[in-house]
Amino acid sequence: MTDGIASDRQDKLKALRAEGVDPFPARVAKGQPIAEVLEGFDDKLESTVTIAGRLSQLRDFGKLRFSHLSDRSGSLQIGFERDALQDFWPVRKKVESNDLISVTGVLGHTKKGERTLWAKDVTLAAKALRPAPEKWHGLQDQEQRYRMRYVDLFANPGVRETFATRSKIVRETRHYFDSLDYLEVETPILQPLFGGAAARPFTTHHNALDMPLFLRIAPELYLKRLIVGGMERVYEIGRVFRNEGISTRHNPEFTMLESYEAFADYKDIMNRVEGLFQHLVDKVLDGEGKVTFREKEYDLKPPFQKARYLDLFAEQNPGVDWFEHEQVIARAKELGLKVDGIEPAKLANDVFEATVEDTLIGPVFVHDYPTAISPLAKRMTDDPRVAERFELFVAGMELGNAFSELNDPIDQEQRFEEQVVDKDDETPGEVDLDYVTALEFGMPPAGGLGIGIDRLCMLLTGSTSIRDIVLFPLLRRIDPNANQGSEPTAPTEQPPEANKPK
RNA sequence: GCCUCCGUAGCUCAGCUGGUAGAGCAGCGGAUUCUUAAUCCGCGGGUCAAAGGUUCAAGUCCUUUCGGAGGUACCA
Repeated sequence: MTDGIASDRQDKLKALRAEGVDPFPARVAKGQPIAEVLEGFDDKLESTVTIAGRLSQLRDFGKLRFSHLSDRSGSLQIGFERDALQDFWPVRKKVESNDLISVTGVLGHTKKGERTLWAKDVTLAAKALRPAPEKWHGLQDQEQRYRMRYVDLFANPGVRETFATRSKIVRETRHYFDSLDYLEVETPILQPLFGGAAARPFTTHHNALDMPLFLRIAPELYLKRLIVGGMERVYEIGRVFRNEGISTRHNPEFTMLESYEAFADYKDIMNRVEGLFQHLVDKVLDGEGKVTFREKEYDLKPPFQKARYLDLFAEQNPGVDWFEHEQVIARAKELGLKVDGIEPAKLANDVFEATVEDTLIGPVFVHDYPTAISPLAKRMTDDPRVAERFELFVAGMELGNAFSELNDPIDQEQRFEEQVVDKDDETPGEVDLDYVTALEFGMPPAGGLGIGIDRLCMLLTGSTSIRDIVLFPLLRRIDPNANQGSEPTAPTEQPPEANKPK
């Protein structure tokens, strides 16, 4: 297992070289996509075409052998006949399953009627030194699938399709916002202060400026600076980084969509979200809004249900007032939640999450959140304890978060300062005063939205784990020095202190 | 972080209350001009994740470590 390179394949490689065959030529005839060849196949019989791709298992009959060749678009059977392949025939056994080849041949059928490219000329495009996984079961081992996604992609049917769907979701999301005259922008990933969400950041350091930097946990505060600047409608789809736990719904780096629209409020943004879902249902799900996720069916076709946060809280916690700390504490204890050292608002929200979130089958907009847990959202005029904010839930999973953006710089600075006062690992050590300055120049009333693209893709592809829609999910590094010594060995290098929040 | 489960051939897996390592596929040699999970005959392939322990004897039991999965916690 140390190696994995099959010696018989290396022998074949050497033998090919000895016979003057380049096992890794710079280029071969690539021909046309297989799907194109298959289209109107019967009208093209006897014509000569070239295709290129990966060879699957060979079925050998002495003077005749069959195999399928696959490319990104499809697969087609290749027929290798001794009498048609003078040059290739003698080296045929050194070209085997998993190798990449280019084949020129004549289209036809077998006696059994299978569409077949009868090979006239075969060129090795790249020798595979490792064998393919088991032909019937493919690669089953989850760890190997994630560590060696390159194998998973070609060996397991459906994986490429899932990622093609992901690509389409992102593309159609862009189309949707583009069609509304939004500008796609790019804001800093390396940030001197982090904000726009509550999460522990990854930290790094810039050498030339001798300055600590954070990988962004959200692009929010930069995007809203653009609204101040008059860009009025902007969105960004990009990676954000949160130094938190890993689960079926969490990867340390994930893709977030954020959009901001001047002169819109959270109700307008609700309409945008429904518009986006309608667009995705039409373009990605072919108009069929029903998806199956974790064995349950959901209808993603808008309109979606709506429910007030405090109403939901009251339903599940009768007699408990969200704003009455003593009542919340009693309820939290009843639920077995951690109570000590937890902020009142945070605790009340913990109770909400413990009692309500699982009931949110959805899709449902939960709206009008307490201001205390919404530091960037505008207060409601009739009740300042509540903010104009909603979250979209599907399958108990938070998919999106939106609000009427707080544009009062004085209120904003106060709320930032409250965060800094109860400073923990998840809040910056200082207020982003430049953001407050930006607001002081005047930000139009605006509606903003954040959507977790990965979770959206999970839902639309029916993937139970975020790792199934992230091409290369983060896994622990395999330490080549581990397990070597007779006693447990400490890692030779300690992780940099900078990554440990103090 | 905690709990549960998993790690045996390149891959997919079996291996009972402890008795000395198995199958299929892949590979190698042979037969085969119609297969498509081809078939038939023969062959090779293992640090049972690692280290330590109990035992006459460990893939199997115990401890620790490494890696993974699921759950849980953290993630306003």
